[in-house]
Amino acid sequence: MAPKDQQRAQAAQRLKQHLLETGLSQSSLRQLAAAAGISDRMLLYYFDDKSDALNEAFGLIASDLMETLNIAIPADTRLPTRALVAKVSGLTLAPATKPYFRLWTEAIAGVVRDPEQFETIVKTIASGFLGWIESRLEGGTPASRTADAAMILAMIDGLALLEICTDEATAKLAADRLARG
Amino acid sequence: MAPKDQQRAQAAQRLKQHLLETGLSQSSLRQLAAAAGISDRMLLYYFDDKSDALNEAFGLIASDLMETLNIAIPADTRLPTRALVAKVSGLTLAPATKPYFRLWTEAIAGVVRDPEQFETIVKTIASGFLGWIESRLEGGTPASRTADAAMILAMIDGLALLEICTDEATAKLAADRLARG
DNA sequence: TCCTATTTGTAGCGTTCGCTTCAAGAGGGT
DNA sequence: ACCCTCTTGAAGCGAACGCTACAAATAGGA
Repeated sequence: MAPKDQQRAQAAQRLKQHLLETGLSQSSLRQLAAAAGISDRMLLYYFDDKSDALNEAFGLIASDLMETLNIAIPADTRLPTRALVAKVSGLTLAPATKPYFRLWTEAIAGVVRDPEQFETIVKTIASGFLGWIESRLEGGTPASRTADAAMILAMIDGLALLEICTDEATAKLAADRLARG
Repeated sequence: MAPKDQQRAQAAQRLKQHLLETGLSQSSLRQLAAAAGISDRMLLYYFDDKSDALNEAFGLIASDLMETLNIAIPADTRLPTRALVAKVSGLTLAPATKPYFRLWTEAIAGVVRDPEQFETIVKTIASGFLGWIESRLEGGTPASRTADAAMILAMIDGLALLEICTDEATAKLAADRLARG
């Protein structure tokens, strides 16, 4: 059993890389298998079905991103709303994290297109984000922190979308403007 | 020629309705044709190809939305940034306009998945939005209004995404928080 | 009336999709 | 040696994809 699980884990890692590089555009079974360096037959041997494989990969992606966020803003940090906005809006457009947010927006649109595939994973990751943001906020009441966290997540997502539908410069403009408060 | 153009226009109207109701999930040639009440063969008679049909429908959708925005905030209105944020963030979640913004987010994600199909139309609509927002802003320098417009578009898009990846209540929370400044 | 061009239906092309079937290795326990 | 489970490849299933070939209708001008 161990070798199978190990191969599964390795395949998932490669799928993660593939998704970050190409988004959801090259994610047919055969394309995913090729990206993982195995045959489609083996992909379905390691995973129940395509959905299982994608879920596993998205799980890895979410933990990766969380880890990055935790390094940028450690668990014991508490920032006022405006300062947190400034920090995370910078992360949204940073080269290292941009692929994550780009894929994130694709996944959210996936909820509309194919809820069965994306709804669970997206809502899970979103509530993780919200909790994380809330935990880094200082001051205010618990309710106001919840509202602030929702607002900040909207800002992050909005910046990621803006960068796709306009260009990097415009997104940068918006990010700076948000950071200024 | 007139009858053909007329049929084409009617088909485009029905495609618009269909896209607003179902998003991009039911947009194969055959599904689009069924939604327009014609055969796929006729759809390709009225339009060059699937892409042509979608472009036409998205054009109608964009004008519709612009018209709605113009009614909500007429051309001679000038608002300070914060007031404009409050107005448009309300529109994003209003039942009448929500389908438009939902489809808008799907189209933006479409740029990543299939640039050939979506990039042109999305960038065109986005720059229309930016110009519209900028034209309703009062005060500041032209450059500051450009930055404010980019920020506001990011907020709108972010709210639309937030409503998909969490729930209506959370999005409402974020919208109110944004409106409060 | 005939001829030609436009409009429409039927059928199907070649491809890709997710997934399955079948059977042949490979390896270990008895 | 035997068998039994795990692993892997080759082939292909039925469905859906965008799109096209062909031919029957229909209509308008000469």
